[in-house]
Amino acid sequence: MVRVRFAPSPTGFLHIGSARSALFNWLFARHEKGRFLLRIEDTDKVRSKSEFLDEILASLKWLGMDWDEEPVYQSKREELYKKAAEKLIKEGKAYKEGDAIRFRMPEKKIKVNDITRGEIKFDSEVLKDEVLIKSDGSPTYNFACVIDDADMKITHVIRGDDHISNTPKQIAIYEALGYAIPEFAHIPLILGPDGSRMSKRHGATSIMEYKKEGYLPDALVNFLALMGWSPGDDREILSKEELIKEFTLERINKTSAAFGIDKLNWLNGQYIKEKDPKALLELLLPVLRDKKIIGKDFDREKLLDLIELYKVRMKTLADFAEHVSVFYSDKIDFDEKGVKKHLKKKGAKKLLATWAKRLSGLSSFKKDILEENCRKLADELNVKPSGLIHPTRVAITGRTVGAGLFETMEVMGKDMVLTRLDYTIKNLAL
RNA sequence: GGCGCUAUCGUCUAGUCUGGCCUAGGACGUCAGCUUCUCAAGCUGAAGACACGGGUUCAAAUCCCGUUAGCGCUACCA
Repeated sequence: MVRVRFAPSPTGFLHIGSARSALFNWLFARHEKGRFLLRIEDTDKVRSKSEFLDEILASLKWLGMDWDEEPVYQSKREELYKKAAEKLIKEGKAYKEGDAIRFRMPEKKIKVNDITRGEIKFDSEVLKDEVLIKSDGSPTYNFACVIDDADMKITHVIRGDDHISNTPKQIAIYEALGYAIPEFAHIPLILGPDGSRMSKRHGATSIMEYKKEGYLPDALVNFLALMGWSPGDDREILSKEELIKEFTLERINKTSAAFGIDKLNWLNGQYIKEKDPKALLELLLPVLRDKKIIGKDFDREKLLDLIELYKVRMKTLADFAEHVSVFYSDKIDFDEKGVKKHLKKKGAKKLLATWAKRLSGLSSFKKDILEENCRKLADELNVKPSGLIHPTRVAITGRTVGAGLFETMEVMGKDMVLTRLDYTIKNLAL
């Protein structure tokens, strides 16, 4: 049975790159109906922090990557590594150096058979005697990795490209220990938008950061899967189920991919557009509360209407808050250019006053009725409908752009619309 | 420096293993048009790439060699 692992070290948050490594392991395990395991590489006692571990685990859960079996903690298995190292000393394959133990690197060429790259040869002349156990008794990465992968019966090691040079060292250790060597698949790194090494300079790199900014986990997973892998046909939007069905290691790219936010934004918009409004509402509530747009009590139906209006207009959940704040707060940010163009115009005041009067007499504030009345009034006043629509939009939302005016008015409600028109007539229109 | 990996539109990629179906396909982005009360969405269209130089071959994006560029590793970090 296929057994793979994701082995983060809790010395930082889960970022885009390591999340993609985890994803490829997870996808492969689920595709092969194998096991996806977690190993916490916390041998660096100084840099490892439990907050980081919590965040990494929360990130994996959020992305929907579930793991099988209890996570393995390297910090709890020092005895295992020590025993293995001592066995190697006894066999003359390692030696003491102070309190540390060093591996005696055999002098021979080492071949790595990589699934994504084929055969890679290394001259062991360049391979040094690696430290196995550090002076403080903890194992080094390359040693613990081998011991644990063997102990956890890992069949495929799927990890970042940056580990290619570690692989011959690890293979030498496998051989010295007499362990079966797993398959290796090295995946290309994800680069920053400019093609250079991914770094904090490039903005949000931790997964939780993307959650905060309003990206949907499925969109992020879809996007990540497409970095360095493709289904082989023209599909761009793939559900988790489809990804699992199509995922094979053979289709992983050799070339590193630059992280481009544009496509993520597009994908996220696609996922939002397809999302059930009620489900979207649940996702939006925390965002709106966080931004103090709604409190404990809120009108569920109104929110659902707003979602209907703005779901095609948002790329992230955070965008929604921007769009709808004007429906909840009387503090309107008037767009200067819009005011100048549509309100600071001779006749605007009279036009809006007539319109407001007509509206106040309406018994129904449904969008069809509103539109009918608007067009009729425009006709009577001998102006184009747009001549009435644009000033009204600026008057009630402060902006020149947004959802359809009549839908907007209906959701906003008669009182608020009239109050705002009144304010505009008195203070802004000429 | 040494060792290793990689090289297709601005970006993500298909095609490379198994040479001909590739005057290189799709997506994002950009631009234009349609639609329209604006924006968005949607639809239609356009521009846009085989890093360079040598081979091999009837035929090369595809195979080989070199150059260049980028990246990784070169720790008692992981």
